[in-house]
Amino acid sequence: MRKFARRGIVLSAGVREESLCFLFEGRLQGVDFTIDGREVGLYFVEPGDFCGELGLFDHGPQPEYVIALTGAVTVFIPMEALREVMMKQPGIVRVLGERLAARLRQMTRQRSLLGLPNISQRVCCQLWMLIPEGDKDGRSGSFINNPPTHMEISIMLNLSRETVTRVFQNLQMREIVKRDGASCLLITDLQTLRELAEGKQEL
Amino acid sequence: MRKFARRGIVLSAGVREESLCFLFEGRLQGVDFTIDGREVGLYFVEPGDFCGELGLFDHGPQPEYVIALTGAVTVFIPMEALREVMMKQPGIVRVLGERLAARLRQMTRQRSLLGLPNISQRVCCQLWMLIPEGDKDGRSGSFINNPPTHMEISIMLNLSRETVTRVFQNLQMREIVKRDGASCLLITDLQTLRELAEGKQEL
DNA sequence: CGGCGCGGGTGATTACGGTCACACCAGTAC
DNA sequence: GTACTGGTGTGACCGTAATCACCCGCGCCG
Repeated sequence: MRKFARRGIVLSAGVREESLCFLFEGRLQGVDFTIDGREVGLYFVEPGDFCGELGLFDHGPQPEYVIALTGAVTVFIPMEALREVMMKQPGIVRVLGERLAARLRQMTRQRSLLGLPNISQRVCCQLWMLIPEGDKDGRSGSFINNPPTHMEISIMLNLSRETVTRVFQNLQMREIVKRDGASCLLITDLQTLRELAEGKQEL
Repeated sequence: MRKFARRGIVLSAGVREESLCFLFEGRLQGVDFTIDGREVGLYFVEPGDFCGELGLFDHGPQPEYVIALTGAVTVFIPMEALREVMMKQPGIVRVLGERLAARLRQMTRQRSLLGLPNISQRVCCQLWMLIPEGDKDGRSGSFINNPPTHMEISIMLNLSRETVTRVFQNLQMREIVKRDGASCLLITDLQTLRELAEGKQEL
């Protein structure tokens, strides 16, 4: 069990991590860097998920950094032990395989996002993906706890921080979202957000 | 065993493909579509690789289309049979796991590419990744057989077709690459291409 | 043969997002 | 109190890649 402060480095790229990181609380972000040093956001990790599992399968080094976006509580599980269990318990292999598959699907979706020519739509889609699954079809609003900063969103979407800020300004003016202190983002108009994400409405 | 013509649809998104596609000859491309119908290129599949293996792990539908960029020779392996073998032969699981991991690494690299602000560098990187592994450190030139069209490259890189064309014009003027008929692209100056890809030189 | 479609090549125009330069505010450290 | 930092808000400016509108050449097919 290990705790991380905001901005803490959970996994480092390039090193052969010999354990898998299971997230209990908080939010993590997988980030890579371009050749010229720009940050690139790859995925978010939510509680209940884990990361750093690639080495389990191919014994390769961790390909990207994983950083704590908020304070985070994790459990590190040594790979060696896990590999042994994998041999004996086919159920474990299945779970890990599903996990890997899920990550691939997630990255595919994220990649599609980048194809959107409309910037606001991109931001709204990303926002939509951050909303708890259970709230999405609800009538009432929802909220995102400890939301990513504009910067963190911008690197996910290949945008500049300022552009993300401007989109958020729009969303707040139209009372679709609302800040509740620094650590919570209220989604007041789920319906409209969805339509913006789907391109049925323009911002 | 199945053959596909250029532009043939190898795997369809959304359906539960009950087999895995192993590529012998040709080149395939994974493509997705944005909400507003734009094509997005996800990855290339080269001979010796396979695709459509996600369902093996999570029983979910095929997430993206796979299209033949050239005439292609493939072998389809039914998943049910494979699943049975997986149970008995742990070696198979390992190979498939490694494959999945490799795909994830590939998509991560590709995503980083999109972060590059310099357009020519992006194209050069992509070109570099298409060069046969063995040729990369060689002194002499190399070549890419049946190279992707400008269009196909552009959707991989979030660029317009015209922009890709203009970069290629530059590369040809500087005699870094050269067309050899419609079906082969000669790389005459590997060294420079590499430096362009790494950002050590400007185009 | 003509017609057609695809892949490639090219110029003019323009909208749009990046960049830079600020200012503001809430923490928090001392 | 002051100083400092990180996250956000905002305007001005500018470069660049998308878009549109063409053209060309080639292979294919009836």
